[in-house]
Amino acid sequence: MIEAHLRKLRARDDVSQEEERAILAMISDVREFPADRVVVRRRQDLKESLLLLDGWAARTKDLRDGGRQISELAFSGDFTDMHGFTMKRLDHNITAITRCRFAVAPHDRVLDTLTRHPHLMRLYWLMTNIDGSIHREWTVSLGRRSALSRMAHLFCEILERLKVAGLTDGNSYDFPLTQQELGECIGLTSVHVNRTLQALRRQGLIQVENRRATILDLESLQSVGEFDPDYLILEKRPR
Amino acid sequence: MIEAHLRKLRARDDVSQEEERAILAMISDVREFPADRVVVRRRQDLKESLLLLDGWAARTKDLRDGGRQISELAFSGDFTDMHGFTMKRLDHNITAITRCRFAVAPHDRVLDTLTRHPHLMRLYWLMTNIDGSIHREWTVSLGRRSALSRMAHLFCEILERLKVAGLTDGNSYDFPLTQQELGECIGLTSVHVNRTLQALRRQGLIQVENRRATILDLESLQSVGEFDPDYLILEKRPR
DNA sequence: CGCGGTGTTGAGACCTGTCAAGACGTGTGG
DNA sequence: CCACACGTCTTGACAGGTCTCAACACCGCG
Repeated sequence: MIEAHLRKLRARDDVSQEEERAILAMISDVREFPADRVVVRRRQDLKESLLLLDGWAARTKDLRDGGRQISELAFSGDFTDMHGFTMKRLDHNITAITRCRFAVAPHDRVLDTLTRHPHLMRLYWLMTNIDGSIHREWTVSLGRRSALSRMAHLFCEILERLKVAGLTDGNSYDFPLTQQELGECIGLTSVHVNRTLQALRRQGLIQVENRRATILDLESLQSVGEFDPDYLILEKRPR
Repeated sequence: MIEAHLRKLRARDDVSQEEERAILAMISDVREFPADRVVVRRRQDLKESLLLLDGWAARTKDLRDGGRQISELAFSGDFTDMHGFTMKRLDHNITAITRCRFAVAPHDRVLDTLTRHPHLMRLYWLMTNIDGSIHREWTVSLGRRSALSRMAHLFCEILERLKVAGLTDGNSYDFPLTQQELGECIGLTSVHVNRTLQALRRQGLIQVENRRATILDLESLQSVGEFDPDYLILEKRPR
């Protein structure tokens, strides 16, 4: 049930059998949400954190003019709002992109478990820091890169992150985002997403059809996106 | 010496006298850097974290084309690379904007102190989560807001953050960024920064001269920037 | 079969970038 | 004390990337 989650943790540090049991024991429940549903609403008081078991979710913020910005994507195995454990309220919504299943971890159990296992506390702290790292990379994309480069970068990031969770098939993966949602990630309108996608396709870098993405020329795609997986902290070390 | 730092912590939760002593005891040393110097270099192995005592610093990333993006500003009282405690290497540089003084906290001491004080560990975890929250807000700015709105938002954020640290004089504060650096924060060229700054000035919202910023009409500035301080988590609660 | 969401295409507008030149100001060396 | 150099700020003209608006195609689903 939480294999993908454990793979992500173990890509960064060892997790003992006892710690694994402790993690599992934090979970009280499993909850399901349909696509496009707000899972956790901004400002709402939190008493639990959610571990995404299945599907894609996103951190979203709505704007005055009706627009929306996605600040990070979440996949199976991601603790989507572990930061809510310390913040007690989120600054953004968590929205289900596809149908999603979440494991529920009540904060009293999290507190108890992490206090008794300081190493796990540091590991989860690390995982939220990696979210920060991803945010910084998106900042660079949005601030300084062209539409083509931003899009290439995002497809590289998704590939790398899904690989760690064991959710890729070679250089190909399920890709449920609409062009509208893709635009909400990289700060473009859906019209321009469509044209930029065609440009990547025309250059033989990537193909997206039937809700599936296939990277045809990874090296060139990484070069266009100026992608360096460094920021994903894929290195096993004592934390 | 670390008053500004304690003010920031205490804006979010109580910090006991004993915890305060423990924080102070983490510091081994004070180090100084001239303006424009890289303080911590990306990928460098870290054995300590730095608490900014004095000056402005920034998280920066360099790009292939020679450009640079700033992903967050740091002021007196900010632990600029507490996330390095779990990451062991940073994904970005920390650059001194002005001359800076840092308190040094070796990681072995941090580990020892935070293990003995789980509440402090959660508090510092919270502080890095707030950095993440700020990143997300910048993502929204860069992805969806106009140049004018982004700039207005940034000036509001700086005011709010400096207020918490006790570094403002009414709605006015020292502002050492060049227009070039300001552009590196909000994804604009220095030429366009200059014109946008003039637009804010012309509308009577803000004045920037002699390395000092004065907000003339805070309410309008917040409205133009669509600013809501919510994301700074300025709420005292048990964490 | 019709409908709503999604994807595609074209034309024109607009915001921001690029390039270039000059003004201003401050620190340094003669 | 002056001359100069360098970084920063300012302004103008023009280019170009992305947005807006609009229309239509496609498709899965009720």
